[in-house]
Amino acid sequence: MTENPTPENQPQNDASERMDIRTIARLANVSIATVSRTINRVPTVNTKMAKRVWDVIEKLDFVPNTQARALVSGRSKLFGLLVSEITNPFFPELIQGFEEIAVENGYEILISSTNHDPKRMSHCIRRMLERKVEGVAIMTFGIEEPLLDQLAKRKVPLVFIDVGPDRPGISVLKVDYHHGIRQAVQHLAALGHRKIAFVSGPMQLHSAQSRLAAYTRSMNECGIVPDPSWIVEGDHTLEGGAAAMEKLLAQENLATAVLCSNDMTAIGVLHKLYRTGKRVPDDISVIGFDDIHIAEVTMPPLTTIQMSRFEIAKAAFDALQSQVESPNALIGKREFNIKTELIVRESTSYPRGTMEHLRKK
Amino acid sequence: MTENPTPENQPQNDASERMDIRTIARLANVSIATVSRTINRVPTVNTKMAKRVWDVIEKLDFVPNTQARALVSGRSKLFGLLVSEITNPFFPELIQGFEEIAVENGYEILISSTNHDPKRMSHCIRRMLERKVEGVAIMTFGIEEPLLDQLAKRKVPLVFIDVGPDRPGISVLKVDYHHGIRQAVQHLAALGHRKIAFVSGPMQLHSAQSRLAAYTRSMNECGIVPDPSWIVEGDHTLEGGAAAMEKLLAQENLATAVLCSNDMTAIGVLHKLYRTGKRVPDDISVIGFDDIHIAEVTMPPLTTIQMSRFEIAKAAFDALQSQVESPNALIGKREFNIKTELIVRESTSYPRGTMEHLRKK
DNA sequence: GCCCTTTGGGAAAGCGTTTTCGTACCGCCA
DNA sequence: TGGCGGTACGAAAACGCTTTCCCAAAGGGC
Repeated sequence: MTENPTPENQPQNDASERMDIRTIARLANVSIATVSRTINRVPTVNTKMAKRVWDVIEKLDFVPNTQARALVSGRSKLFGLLVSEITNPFFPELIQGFEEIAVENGYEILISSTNHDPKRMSHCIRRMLERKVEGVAIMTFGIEEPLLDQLAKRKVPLVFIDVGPDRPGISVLKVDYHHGIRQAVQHLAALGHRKIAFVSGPMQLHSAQSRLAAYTRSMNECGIVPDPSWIVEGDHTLEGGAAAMEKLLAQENLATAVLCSNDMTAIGVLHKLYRTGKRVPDDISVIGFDDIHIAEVTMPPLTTIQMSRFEIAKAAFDALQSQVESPNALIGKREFNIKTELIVRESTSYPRGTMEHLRKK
Repeated sequence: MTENPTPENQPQNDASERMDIRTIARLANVSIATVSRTINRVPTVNTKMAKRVWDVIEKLDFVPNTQARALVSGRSKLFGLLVSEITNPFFPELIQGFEEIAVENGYEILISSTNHDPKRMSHCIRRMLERKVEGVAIMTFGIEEPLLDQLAKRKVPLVFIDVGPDRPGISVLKVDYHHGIRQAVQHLAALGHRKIAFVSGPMQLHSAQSRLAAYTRSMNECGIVPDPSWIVEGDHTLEGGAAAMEKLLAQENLATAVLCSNDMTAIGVLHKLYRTGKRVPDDISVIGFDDIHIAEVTMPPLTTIQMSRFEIAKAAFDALQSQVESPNALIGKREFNIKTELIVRESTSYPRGTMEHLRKK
């Protein structure tokens, strides 16, 4: 009887040992079922009991194991969030909104940045599937068909921004590009511009095509036939914007304004213009798309088309949540429509040489 | 005998039903242990058997359940990553690096942005604990003591950037602020500046204090006694930078150069200067800190002090991984030292009115 | 006072894996 | 041929929790 390490006569738990609801149950002198019920706030447990349980939980600083919980309940309370490029400020702003809403609703999120690499995207999705996400929001402006099929097969609720197939279990957030872009073109036209260039995103992306289409349509609505040389492909990056502007500058029929597919592109354009000694908006007007935070402090502050990150995040989350939590697919079938709106700052003005331009001086 | 839904006589599995290694085992005519071993590439399994198992797995497109795996193995393969503000471009760049390394090593990461709110931070940590993260990288430039104790108690490996207690199980990435800041001050002094202002971060942050100390020390090394009015507190945001510059502009003893605690601040400063008609670097020189991507395309491009995000991400991950994977704490005790380095661009020049300034013209 | 209903709580069966332990089988040497 | 070591596989016990099922006790109506 020198040493007797049987668990029975060892009430002195020094915060060591492993901690689970069984331990709590023992210390509170209740069954593990009661502990579980208490933690999950099942109303049938007696207040007295509940207090006893909570006291022990707090004293031991017990944290339940989500994995075990997920395993048995079949609910991981995890959503995946896939973005194109986390270093593009548009996405962190979106992520922030999504995370906030998710946490409020008891979900955790797994974030991955695909960097436009389909293989990488495929890996991300695979990893998310392994973690048993209950749904994934794909905010990547482009996805390949086979991947999509693979996902659809698993019946994981999905939400896409802008593009995606119209199947049950899949929601698509439609973005009304045309509204904002028409406003931008009209704004430019009202200032007297006719030669309005467009720097697109990577053309394999559906969103890039939509934005280009909106530009073309808006130009036509203003009675302008765009010169093909005004349309140049960018890649949504700073560098791509600068390169695009360089091409534009080499054209004979030089545009007096340039509309960009996103703000990073616009900032690249602004920079190239600065480098070549052109003044914005005096020599040339520039409009961006997204309205990322730093667009307010470019020089000059950027006129841009806003697309609310928070609205997108909210819609995406709602779509996912309703698919997960309501068995009847009807509720999940809501149409989500994201609006876009022109924000006029100081990168747009009258084209050089027009009367308005002279009058302004 | 009209309907007989007993599971026994239903060998026709149509990809419906639930899928687990048991199903795989049945279909491949092996035990579940063998399936598990095959998936985990345990070398003792016969090639023949392995192929049989893999064939079934591929045919059914089976994905193992990480939660169950984690539950029994005790390894969640999850790290937490806590950042101050995901909308500050410094962090997405860091996150990207961290994610990449983590994924390469079979880990997943849970990202949270605290937005400088201690309560929020506490919640984030709690959630991470519930998910049973194996370690957390705290890149928040500031943490409260009680929280830290709570964490330390759980024996979750931790890595801090810049500041944190020196305890076993906790690594701290030391940043050599002084090197870069001294270079910056010397660069300015060599150009002829003496009145060098400093816009700090929020002073409750240890990192802000360190940077300020490095500034003061560097000034002294250059034989300059900083005027207290040159030192103003910012908050690491665009708006904070602009506000700080406004204060600076109101001083009698106007500085000819301003050194900022991060790039967002510097961009705010640049913008305020632009708004008040001052020219950079002709009227005043500006230096940032971080070298975020857009610092290359500000107008003018920002001279700044680089702190490698990738290096930080790598060091943080390594610290965590070695703590988790090597039982002997010695390996985890490595010192991590992050270097800083001045990058000279175009936001710095001779102070107005000096001979060099005139000569340049 | 008896029976039926309601309420609160316990026992135990999983959830999908890993892993330990045990066993069957094969080949080798004596 | 008998014994032995080693290898490849299977059975079953966890992992920490939820949830169903069931039972005991209390309450209420006649």
